[in-house]
Order: sequence, then structure tokens, then C-alpha cells
Amino acid sequence: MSDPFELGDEVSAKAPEITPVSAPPSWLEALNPEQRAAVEAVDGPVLVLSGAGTGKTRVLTTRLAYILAQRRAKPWQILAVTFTNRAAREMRERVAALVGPAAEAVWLGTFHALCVRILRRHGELIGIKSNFTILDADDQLRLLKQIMEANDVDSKKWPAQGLMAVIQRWKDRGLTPDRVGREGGSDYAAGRAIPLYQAYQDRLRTLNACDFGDLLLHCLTLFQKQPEVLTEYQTRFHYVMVDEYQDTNVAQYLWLRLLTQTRQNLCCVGDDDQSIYSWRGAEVGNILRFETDFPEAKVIRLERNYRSTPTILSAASHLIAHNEDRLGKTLRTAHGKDSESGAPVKLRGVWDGQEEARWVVDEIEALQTGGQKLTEIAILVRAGFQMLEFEERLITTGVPYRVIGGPRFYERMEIRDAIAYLRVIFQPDDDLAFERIVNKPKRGLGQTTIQKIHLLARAQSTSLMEAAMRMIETDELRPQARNTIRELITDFARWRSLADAMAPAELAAMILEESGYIEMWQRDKSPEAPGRLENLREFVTGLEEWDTIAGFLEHVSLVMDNDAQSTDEGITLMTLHAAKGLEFDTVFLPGWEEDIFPNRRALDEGGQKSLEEERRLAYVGLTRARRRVFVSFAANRRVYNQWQSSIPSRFISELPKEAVEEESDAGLYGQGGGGFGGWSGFADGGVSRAGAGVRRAPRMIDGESYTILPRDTASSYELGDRVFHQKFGYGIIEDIDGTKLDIAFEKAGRKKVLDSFVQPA
DNA sequence: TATTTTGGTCTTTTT
DNA sequence: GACCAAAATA
Repeated sequence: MSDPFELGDEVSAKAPEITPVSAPPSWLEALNPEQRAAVEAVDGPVLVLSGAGTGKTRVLTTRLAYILAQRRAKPWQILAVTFTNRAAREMRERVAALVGPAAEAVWLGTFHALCVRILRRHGELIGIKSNFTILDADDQLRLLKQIMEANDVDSKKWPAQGLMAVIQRWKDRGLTPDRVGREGGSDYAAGRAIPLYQAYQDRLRTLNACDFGDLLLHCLTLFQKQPEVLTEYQTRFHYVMVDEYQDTNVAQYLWLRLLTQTRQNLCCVGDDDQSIYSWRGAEVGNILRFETDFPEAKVIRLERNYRSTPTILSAASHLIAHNEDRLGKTLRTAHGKDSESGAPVKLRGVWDGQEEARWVVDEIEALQTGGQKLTEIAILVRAGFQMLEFEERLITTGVPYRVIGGPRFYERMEIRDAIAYLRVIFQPDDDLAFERIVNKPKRGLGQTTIQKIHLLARAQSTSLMEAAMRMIETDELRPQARNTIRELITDFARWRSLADAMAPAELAAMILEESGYIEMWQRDKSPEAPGRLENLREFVTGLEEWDTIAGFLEHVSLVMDNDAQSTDEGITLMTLHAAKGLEFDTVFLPGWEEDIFPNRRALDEGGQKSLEEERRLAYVGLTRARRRVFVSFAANRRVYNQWQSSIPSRFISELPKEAVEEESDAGLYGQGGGGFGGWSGFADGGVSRAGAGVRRAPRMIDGESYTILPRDTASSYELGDRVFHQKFGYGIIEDIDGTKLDIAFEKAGRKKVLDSFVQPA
């Protein structure tokens, strides 16, 4: 495995030389005074409060480069922590651009990735084998379900997901089972949450596995129980830097504090107004706490915004000013007074979601005609399900787009299966992987057989693989099942023996072929089968870049980012959360309606605090834009299968009037379609009619409103008609049965579809 | 054992 | 309506 961090000290002799610097390099002079202060304040604790678009990343990368250029530390004596793999990669690239190959040796990565490095190296000291596996969310849930089942927890009453969330939150706060105490959530599952947590941790340990939270948790335990390891890292890291500090949770904070205790050279960069991950355990309090824990800390504010037009900044600032819980920063435009104030925020109310999508895409096409590059346009939605309508419209109009944060490649069923095969070979103790593929493809090994193996494994406390091997020596199984398992185990042994001699890609291709897994999909006549085969091919191709399977497996478990997608030309469609840290010329913010944004469930759960987080999310959305923002809301939306009417988001009325230009369809809310006083009238009108100040569940449109909807197309199709379906594309109708159409799609094959899901093409 | 049928849930955001 | 899991049936 290529692991730059393992090079450690022995590499120091051959470490790449840093370009010597005498005078301040040009990249220092390009900074404004505050930025420069943040870069040059190298020693001691520093907190940089950095508003959106104020050059936060630039400060961090320059600071890192500055430390190197000043020769205050060797590259491997610097620790830089980011939140996403994308940010880590970007920072490495930018530092490399400033100081050259020395950037390679810096300890730079996400909290999780860095913890893995440390645990692989020293985990043995706290009983974690160095080849532990990392479980993804799916595995975690499956495991927890098993445990809850074994403990007779009613899964209807206490869903595993709930307990998972509780456990996750404890881990976010650095709490091992023995230290949970009477924390929130311990009453889950009739007060058995803590023993279940313990059982889950025990199980993980026997599986030689960690979940995401464990990576930090175990690392903390390691530091606390093995002081000499902690000392080693404290000594090693002369300088520590943290990006997106407002998103750190308690465990991460403790981790940082332990590492920086002696030298105190910690620099955190963050923006309390962009804290949008509290649901994942992030504590904005960490920012406030910084000055308490590091009384000597310098606090530097970056308030000059280089990204957005004054108009956009004004809109964003007015909005966020409605939050009470903030440190208070004023964003100023960095452009001179003579610069244009920029186009107003365009606000549009439309009849329903489809029309919203139509409007957005129309505007996009207009921008494209005007010479705007599509890669500079983004649609940012609150939640994933909102993306569908836009995708549909983008497909029909042929505007190229890419989705970030959709179903990820490594999470697809067939890919997970393929990975499970590799895991079984590489880590024979991996019960989850074993279980996943023993009977895939179908080998006639059903529940009863698996159950028996399980029992034996538990009785002898061995892995499933081991138990299976022992079991075929007995006559406990039906001869048929026994033979199948024997063959399977022989296959595994053979593949394992070849693993060292073959390239990973070759090996994987062989396994998928010989196991019959490929064949299984070839025989499958379902429309998605070809796609799955295609994915498998892609998977094998992707493996060609790897020298070892171990390295690849590590990558898979940590890199859940799917931003590495092709650099396609096209607009970007993603959630607001995924958009943090990015910027675009033009940003579309659809779905600004009560209950969608701010999200209803968030409000129900977290009240005022959550409302403020939603508002920060809106702030993040607005500040992604350099030049143009489009905000829209629909009066009606189809949720599940029913129409609901909706009220414009309260955030709309929090935008300053002078920065907004409204252009809505007439007659959305009032009777008679008569004059709307303007955009602010929307929110007022809607709310007051529903009863001022009372938050209501979405109202169903009453019977009469249904007549408005143009949906009465029952069997207006004929055999041979060409139609369009949002998911399957174009096709020809082959058969009609009432409202059910049998359609041969050009791409997706033959499918039965309700007529309401297609439109004439 | 494998396949079909039924019934429940679903839409917050992710390393 | 889609998707998943568990139950019913071949």
C-alpha cells in the first residue's frame, strides 16, 4: 500500500527540498492584511473566523506553505485536518502549487482518514488488529439489527435506525459504553440502550471491525491509555491546522486538544454562520470554547468577501441577521465602491413543482445562450428527493448535468457484492461479507444452513468461515449443502492463494467470473441487469489503478465522496449540504417553502435551534453564488401521491426587498388572481389566512381544487404510441390494460407502467 | 429452497 | 408509488 504517512521519520533524509525563500514570496503579498495576519500568526493558538467567500482556503493553504517556506517545520511535522476528502485533495494540490512536492509528506486528510493511519499503526496496543475493516452505514445497521434481534428487542417499537442514531451521537461525544451514564437516549429500547451499545461494540471487536465513529473513539482511547503514543504524536506535530472548525464534534475536539496540548500551535478556521452539521454531532460550541480552552488565542476575523456581488451579500447578511445565536460578523464586499452592485436576486413563485423545474431549466438555457458556461451553474436543493423533478426536466430538454451526492458507486448492490468477495478473501474473518455472498449467486444455501453455521460459530466463538470449514467435517448438514459449502470454501482458498501473484483487477475479474456472479446478472432479465454488469466492468477497470487489494479496500471504506466523477460538462445538481465550500457564477435555490425549507422534521425535533441551522443552510446557499441567485417556490407540490399546497418559506420574507426582484405567476394564493402586492405579501397572506402565528400541517387541497389539475388522461393512449417516462426514457406502447401500459423502452427494455407516469412524446 | 405476495415505511442533511 | 422486509406459496 502506498502510504506517505508511514514514511515517517526515516524519509526525512530523502524528503524533497523546499524551494528556499528569502524575500516574502509573491503569494504572501497577494493577501489582504487580515489574511496575512492569519498566515503569519504561526505560533500559539489562533482562531480564524472566516465568513463565506473571504478566502478561508487560501489562508489555510498559504499558511501551510508559509510554515514550510520558513522552515519552521518539516512537512511531516504538520497536521492539517479537513472534513471531506475533496477538501483534503484540494488543499494538497494548492499547497503543492506553492511549495512543490514537499506537500506530499504533510499529514493531511480527514479526521477519519488520519485516525485510520494512527490506528493501523498503534491500534494493537488497545486490542485492535492492524488489519481491521471499516464498516459502512449499511453494515452497521445490519449488525445492530442482528444484535437487537438476539436480545429480543421489538424491532417495530424500537427501530434499529433509532438506536444507531443514539449510539452514533454518543460516539460523536467521545463516550464509550462504560462512560455513557445518564446521557440522552439511554432510555431507548426500554432503557436497554447502553447494554445494547456494549454488545454492539463487543461484536465489532470480534469481527475485527470499526464503524466510522469508532475511528475517532478508539483513537481517543489509544491516546488516553497509551501516553507514550500520545507523546510521540504531540512531539511530531509542530503545527496543527483545522478547516471547517465549526463542524467538529466533541470527539474531534478532544482529539485535537490532546494532540496540541504541549505545543499549542493550533490554528482553527471556521464560520459559525456555516455550521450545518449539528445533526451529526457537530458543536458550534467548539468555537466559543476555543477562547476558554486557549486563553492566549489570537482571534482573527476575515470579513472581506471576494466572491459575491454586493446585492447577494446584502441578501445573505439580512437573512442570517435573523439568527440570534451567532458570534456576529459583517461581510463586506471587497470590490471597490465603483463596482457594480450586481443583479438582484430573482424570486419566482410558480404553480407546482413541475413548473418550477421548467422555469429553472428555461432560465438555464437562456443563460447558456447568453454565453454562460454550464459548469458555472448549480441547482441546490434542501433534500435529495427534490432532485428528481429537475433531472426529469434536464433530460427532456437535453441540458447536460451531473448529480453530486446521489447514490454512490460503492454503495450499489452489485459493487458491494463484488467488494464482499474481495473482503472474504482478504479478511476471512469478515462475517458480514461472508454472509452477504455465500448464497449469491444462488447456491442452494438457505436460511437453515446459514443458521447452523451461525450457531456453531457462536458456540466455538469463531468466524463464520472457520465454522463452515469445521461444519463440513461433520454430518450435521444435508449432503447437498455440505458439498456446496465445501466447493465454495475450496474456491475461496484457491483465490486466496492466487491473490499475491495476480493484479487486483485480474483477480477480481476472475473471481466474479468463476463464482458465477457475472453469470447471475447475465441471466437476469430485469431492465437494470445490463447496467449492473456495466458497473461491474467499471469496477474492475477502476481496480487497475491499485497495486494491492488491501489498499483498494481502504480507499473504498473511507472515500465515500463521489465528487471524483467525470469532469463532465454540465450544470451541477446537489444538496445544500454538499455545496458547502463550493462556488458558482449562478445558483438556483428552488423549493423555498415552509416544511420543505425550513425542513419540517428538523423544526419538529430541534425547534428554534434547528430553525437557525436551516437559516444557516439558506445562508450557505446564497453565498455560493458569485453573480446571480434565483430563488423559487411552488404553491402546490405532490408529496407521496397527494397534492399539498404550500406556503412560501419564511426565509423569503427575510430577504431585503431592495435586493430582490419578484416575478411570480399570478393567482397562486389569493382568490380571483387579483393583484399581489409583492413578494412579501405572499408570506403574510399565506400565513394570516392559515391563522397568524400558528404553524400548521400542510393543508390538503380540497375537492374543488382537484378539478384544476390536468390529470384526466385515462387510457388516452393507443398501441404504438411513442411516450416518454421520467426514469426509463422513450418507448413504444405494446399493450394497454386499462390504465396500465406495457411499454418497450429504447434503453430500459420492456416495462409495465401506469399511464400517469408517461407523457406523449 | 426459491419465488411471489403482502404490508409497512418513506423524504433531511453525511465522514 | 417505490422500496424493502417478512410471510405465504410453489
